[in-house]
Order: sequence, then C-alpha cells, then structure tokens
Amino acid sequence: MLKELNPILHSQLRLAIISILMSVEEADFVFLKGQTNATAGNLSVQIDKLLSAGYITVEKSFVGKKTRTTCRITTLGEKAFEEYVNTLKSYLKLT
Amino acid sequence: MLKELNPILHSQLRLAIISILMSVEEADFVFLKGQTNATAGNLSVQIDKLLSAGYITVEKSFVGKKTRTTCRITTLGEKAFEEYVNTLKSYLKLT
DNA sequence: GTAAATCGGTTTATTTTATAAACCAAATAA
DNA sequence: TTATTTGGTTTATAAAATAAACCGATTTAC
Repeated sequence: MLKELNPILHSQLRLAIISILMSVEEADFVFLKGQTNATAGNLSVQIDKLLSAGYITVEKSFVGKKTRTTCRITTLGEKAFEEYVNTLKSYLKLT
Repeated sequence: MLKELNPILHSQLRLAIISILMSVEEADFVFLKGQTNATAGNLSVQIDKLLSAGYITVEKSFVGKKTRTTCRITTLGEKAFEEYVNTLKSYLKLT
C-alpha cells in the first residue's frame, strides 16, 4: 500500500518554500517571492499554512522603516520534509 | 527560477497510477484500486484525466462475463513522468 | 426463482486547494 | 501633494480532489 504524501508539502509552492528554507536557514518574503516567482497573495497564504502546521517560524521586523518578514524552518518542518522526500521516493522508485 | 511541476502528475493518486504503470506494462482497474487504496470514484476520475492527457490508454474488455478495464502508459506518459521526476529533483536537491 | 448483496465501474455533488484579484498602510518618487 | 512603489493581507474565484450516490450486470443466499 502506498503511503500518503503529506498534503501540506505536496503543493508546488509550499514545497518550493520548504526546499529553499532547508538550504538557507532563513529567508524573507521578498527573497522567497523572487525565488519562487509566486504572487504576493499566494505566497502569503502558503506561508500561513506552513506556519499553522508548525513547519516554519515567521518573524516580522523592521529594516530601517521597511517591514521585513523572515521565515525559518523548524525541526518539525525538517522532519516532515525528509519524510515527504522518502515517501516520494517510494512512489518514484517504481520506475 | 523554479520550473513548474506538471499539474497532471502532481497529484497523489495520478502519480501513484503512473508510477505503477511505469513498472508494470499493464494494470486493470481492480489492481490499481487495490494498490493505491483509492475509492472507485476517485480512481475512475483520475484515470479519465490521465487518458485525456494522452498519458495512458484504457481498454475495456470482458473476462468471462465480467468487464475489465486495462490501463497502459503511453510514450508521452513516460516522457511526462521522467520530466516530472527531474523537475522534482530540482526542487529537492536544494536540501 | 427471487430478493439481497457484490462487482466493476460512472456520474454528480461537495469539500478542499490553489490562485488571483482587490485592497491597505507606509514609504518613496515625481 | 499626488502618484507610485513596497511589502504585504484579505477576500473572491477557479480548479482540483474526494466522497457520495447511483447503475447495470452478476452472484449468492434463501
């Protein structure tokens, strides 16, 4: 029986966000928007979902007078990502 | 910039179906249902989508008095799967 | 033999997701 | 001072996944 693919991660944009955060330790909204080419609205929604799932932390601060939203992956998020990748491999190795 | 993940394949059930068909040369409805643990309705819908995309062929026949729906992957389907896997790797290798 | 249950599905309705559009406050540029 | 841009959020819409209802044919149980 095939294991289920964590639906929180099985989304193009959320997977991209998490992948980036796995490699980068922290990334702000503007950086993520540029890397993923997502619209701001979509990115905002998907960041919220990852936050609600406990997969990332979100910190709002100021740089000069501009707001800055910084995201980091949590341990839970790392584990979820690793498990997602392993599950995915069980699908793909059938090739 | 991240490439887009083929949305026809970026679906848990359709990916499972295609993965199975990559390994098995042909599979009927009942077999796919058992392997994927999907409901008949969901499986029927997703098979239709893969058929419409030209990724599989679907052949209906009889075995004795029972109907049999046999699926096979097409060359286009194989190519799409391979490209999907490669794109996915570009997401995951960011780890 | 016939009523009820099962098999192999399809169709339709509902829920969930993803995406886009509209909006907002603050800052900067013209 | 009035656009315009920046850095987002909220809300509405479109698309997708899933579940529920249904269907005809076949068995099974009585």
